[in-house]
Amino acid sequence: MKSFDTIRKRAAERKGGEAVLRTLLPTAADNKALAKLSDDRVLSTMANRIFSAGFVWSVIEAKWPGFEEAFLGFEPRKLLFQPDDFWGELASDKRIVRNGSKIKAVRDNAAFVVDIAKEHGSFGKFLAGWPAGDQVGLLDLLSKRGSRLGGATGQYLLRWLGWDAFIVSGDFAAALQDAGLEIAETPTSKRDLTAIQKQLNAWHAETGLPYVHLSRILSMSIGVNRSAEELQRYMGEE
DNA sequence: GAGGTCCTTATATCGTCGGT
DNA sequence: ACCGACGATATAAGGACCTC
Repeated sequence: MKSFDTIRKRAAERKGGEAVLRTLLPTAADNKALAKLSDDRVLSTMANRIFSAGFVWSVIEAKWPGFEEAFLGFEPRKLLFQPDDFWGELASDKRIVRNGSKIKAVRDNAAFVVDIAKEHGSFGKFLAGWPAGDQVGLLDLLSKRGSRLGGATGQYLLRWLGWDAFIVSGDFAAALQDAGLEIAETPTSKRDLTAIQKQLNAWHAETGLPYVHLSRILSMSIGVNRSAEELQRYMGEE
């Protein structure tokens, strides 16, 4: 298994040096800010990621103010008070993308957010308290208790919310393979995800870097050499 | 070894936009 | 007016692994 230092050096070389590399790293996660996140912003981000999944992201982005209006600012408790008619009408509401199963996922996730908030004070507090070394366990919970929050959507969600998340992109997986980890080209199996988590935990201990940085450096060390603008897209920052 | 559960893999699907 | 691209999930079907 390669040391992380080797991988970082290769990433820096590709990007034009260590100084440039530093400017390309996402802002490190801040658990204090995360703990203050309100439940409506969490649900909004969930909905944003769910509706973006499978669509050109710019379409969702352009319509987003309409989504906020139609879904009452994503205030979960307010949404849960709405009768079936409210949800039925959304199915033909032109302010949003009229995808029945995704609309239903928002309703289900409103209940999910409220449940977690009951258990932990707020969804943000719950996330802030979950150990960064067990993202796989957190993703599993999101997938099982939430709706349509498995796989890559779950990873993006965590990153967008400001949790210290890695994202298993193609380049990320390729870099791990290159480093000697035996995983699939597009790793989704429990076995592969567990192996990835274990390796990242080791590198985290070795370097002291947050997982967002480990993740980004791995992706930048291999594959297409993307521009800063392209990388911005995976920051979860508009 | 039957029956069940968990995991993996393949396939269908969703709405909008831009191009024929 | 219709088709393909977009990205990831749900679902079904097939396999592997347990449990009794």
